[in-house]
Amino acid sequence: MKNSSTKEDIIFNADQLFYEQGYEKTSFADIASKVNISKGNFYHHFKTKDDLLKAVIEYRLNNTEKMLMDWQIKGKTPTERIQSFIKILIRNRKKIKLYGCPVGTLSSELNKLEHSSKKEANRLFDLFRDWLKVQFLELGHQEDADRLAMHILARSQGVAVLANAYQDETFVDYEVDLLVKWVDNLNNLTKVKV
Amino acid sequence: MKNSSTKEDIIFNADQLFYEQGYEKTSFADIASKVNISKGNFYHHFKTKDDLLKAVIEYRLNNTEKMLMDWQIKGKTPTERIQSFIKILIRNRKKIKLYGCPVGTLSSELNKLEHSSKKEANRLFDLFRDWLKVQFLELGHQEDADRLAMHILARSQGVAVLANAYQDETFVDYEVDLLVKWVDNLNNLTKVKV
DNA sequence: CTTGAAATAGGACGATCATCCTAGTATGAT
DNA sequence: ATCATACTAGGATGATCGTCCTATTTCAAG
Repeated sequence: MKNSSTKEDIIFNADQLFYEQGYEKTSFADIASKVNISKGNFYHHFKTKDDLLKAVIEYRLNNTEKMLMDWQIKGKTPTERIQSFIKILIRNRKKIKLYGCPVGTLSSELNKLEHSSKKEANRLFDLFRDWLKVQFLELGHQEDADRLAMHILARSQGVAVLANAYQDETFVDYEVDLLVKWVDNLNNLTKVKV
Repeated sequence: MKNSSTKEDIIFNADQLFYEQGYEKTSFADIASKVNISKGNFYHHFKTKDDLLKAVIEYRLNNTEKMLMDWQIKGKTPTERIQSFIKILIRNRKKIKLYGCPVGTLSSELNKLEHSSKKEANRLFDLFRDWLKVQFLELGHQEDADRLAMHILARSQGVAVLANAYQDETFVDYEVDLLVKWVDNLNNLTKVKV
């Protein structure tokens, strides 16, 4: 076990291709040519294509966890942290325009395929959902925390779908503004109540 | 040209299968077995699979236009009509839970495939967008009409994506309530302003 | 230096798929 | 009744794909 970077290379490139082309459309030949390895080399690292998908999902889960922890540290208030989430839409604007949301599109595809890794892929949604829920709990929304988390998730997914469909980036900016205002308003209402 | 129902049967069943399984995953064998015709019979009615897709999209466009005209007639006020739109989420709850939104998921898939019929599929979005825009114009939102239409579209798409991911129907009800209130609020604000 | 396991390469295999081809059947117009 | 055309059937074809198999190379441990 000397050069483990081949396996990592495969995962890294498969991650990109799955996002850009979708899981099913991406063939082993596609990945092999991008990683510059032989097709046969694949099956030394991954038994099946499903195995590779699982590894890619795990890779995404790890990256997402790191990102959420980063936001948790850098954001001073729950409101600031929630806005970190909302603003991925801005930061990833161009990729979202081209390929949609990586979480949402993978979930949709695996659902139509009735793929066995559907549940694993949904854990990506769970990470965001649970993290957002924590923020809303801290803001004092005991009962509504999960619903508010789902609301923000849904709004973000909708923006991604339409930005992708219409290849429109400015639309993203406008909707992000609305979402930020929604969060601010929610926060102000809470302060008044308390 | 006696029995044109075969062609219609193909379109009808392909429409369903494309929705349930996605375009690419649906094979001619799938459709043939569902329509109960031979594989060879296909190519008498449709030259290629892409041709069939175009026919299915046109079929959906026609159905959508009829539905919108129906809403236009039955809804007495623009607000009522907008609510007709929002409530498809409720009416198609179970299918959305299982397969997502037929418009959004097709758009996403064709985008990843870089399929030539991508634009035609997006005309489905346009139908809703333009129709909603008209309603908002009638409500007096001259400048914001298109943005408001896009906002509602995005919210609906987001609900569909998450309802599908989490196989959750009650979530749909909750978000539809929010959307209906949003429209009511928008209407009240307008009345106050005028 | 030897050796055994890991890594890599590339061809073979079987399944699936969209598409094409050929042949038979039904039917409507003349 | 004839004939051209529409319709239907089902096998052939070539490409692609995931997977498997075998052979070769690399390399670290003894």
